[in-house]
Amino acid sequence: MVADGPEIPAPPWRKQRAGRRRDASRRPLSRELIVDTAIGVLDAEGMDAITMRRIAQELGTGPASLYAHVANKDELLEDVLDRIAAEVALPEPDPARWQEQLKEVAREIRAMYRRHGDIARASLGKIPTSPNVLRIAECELALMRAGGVPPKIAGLAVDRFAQMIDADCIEGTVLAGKSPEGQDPHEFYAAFVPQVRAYFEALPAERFPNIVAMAGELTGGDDDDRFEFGLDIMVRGIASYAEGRPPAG
Amino acid sequence: MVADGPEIPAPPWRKQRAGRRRDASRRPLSRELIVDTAIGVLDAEGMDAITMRRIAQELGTGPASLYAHVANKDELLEDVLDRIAAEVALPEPDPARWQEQLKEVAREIRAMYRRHGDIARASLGKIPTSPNVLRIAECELALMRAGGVPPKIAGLAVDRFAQMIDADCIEGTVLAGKSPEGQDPHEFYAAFVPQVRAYFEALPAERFPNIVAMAGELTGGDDDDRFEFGLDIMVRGIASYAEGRPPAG
DNA sequence: ACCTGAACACCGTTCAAGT
DNA sequence: ACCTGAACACCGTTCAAGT
Repeated sequence: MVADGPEIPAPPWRKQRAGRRRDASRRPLSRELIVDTAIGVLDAEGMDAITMRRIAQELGTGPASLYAHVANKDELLEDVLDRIAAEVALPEPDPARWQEQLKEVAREIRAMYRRHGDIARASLGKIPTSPNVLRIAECELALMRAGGVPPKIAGLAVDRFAQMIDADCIEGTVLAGKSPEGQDPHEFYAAFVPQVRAYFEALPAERFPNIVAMAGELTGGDDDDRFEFGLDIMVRGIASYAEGRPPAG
Repeated sequence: MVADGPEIPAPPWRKQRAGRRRDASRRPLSRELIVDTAIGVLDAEGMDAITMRRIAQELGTGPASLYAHVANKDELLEDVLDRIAAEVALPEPDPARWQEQLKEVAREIRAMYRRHGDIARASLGKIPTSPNVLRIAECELALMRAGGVPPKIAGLAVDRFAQMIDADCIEGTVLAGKSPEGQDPHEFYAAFVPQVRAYFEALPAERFPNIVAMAGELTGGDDDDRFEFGLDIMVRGIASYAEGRPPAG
């Protein structure tokens, strides 16, 4: 803390350097602080609001200053991902419940992504190398090994599993991102689905017999239902390779 | 065709309007032509090169001119997706082979995306409503219904299926996008994987026993292997719900 | 060593004005 | 009706210069 008396205005002829001189009482710039700020912006306004310029502004400086601490935006996003990955609670493996436990982990990750804007977009396709993300992969591998899933299958499955969760969370934000300014995305979505259903039902039945007949099923579930279904068929598929147990049914 | 003699230069004092007057001999602007041009740019340089400005430039005009024919960039991308979706060859359903046929369709879609840059990014999360995309969904539904998959399951599966293919294709381009200027992305990737493997192997074994032990499996398959595996467990999961047949094994 | 202003080379979209 | 120039409000990143 610095003792600060009432501020004396700078002489007006000493032109003001755009007024964005960093307040000396603030924490000095650091990678930590930049990541903190990015997460703050992310939580409040979503991933599109994470720009180098915006974060710099939040810190009372210009975008160029950030580059002394992070190589580029990609690296910053990686740090953000690692930091929030630490929030994911992981179970102690119980071989009898490995399939349910695997689903629990997936739900935890999804909930974490949902708390933090749409940052999943920055995860898809990245090879995990940061500690907190690896910690999650380690747990998934342990669960599958406990369940008798062969190493080769488990190795592939952990990749596909992460991809599925990323994709689901991205998908969840695409439509939300289209909802008009200020309107609740959930409401917007709820109002949109019946229109899609009506559209499917009105399609020419000769060309699209199944879509017309199954318009209800195609537009039925909400996003949680779809996620659970995807999780379910994936875990069933993985379980069908587990040694010494019948395929889940 | 217009008869065109040798061009007479405009008087230099009649200042040149930036020299980008549209050549009158070209096809007039239209939604068709804009989509054509976008696909050309996409195929040659990838999705990041699809910008309103770039397409306009390709057509010898300014970006504002495009807005007379497409509402915005999103709508343009939707048109691009519909156009290329027409390239996907679809099988006649054979109930005995429905699982393999479903996989074939997935492979066709993936091959189509790979021919066209990384446009899959524009598909993830979008509800399909355009005819050529619906045509694919219709076929998938027909295959699953032929295989005895209950309507509710098939309705959810068609959504998850598309999501998985989109995600796989996006993933495939993320790493490629990181390969340094000019270098072959495939080579770059091939050189990168052993480094990741070495990194996994060098991790502290107390904290990451499974990652260390399975470093080989985790970095083993190429992108085709991973895609086929994801397809396999997904179809197995779907098949486990088919009526009147045992889960695939 | 750390930070900064200014610039570079871009974006999507709007809008008044032209033909 | 169709097209355009110019502008608006942005991007990520670099670099010479300051402290």
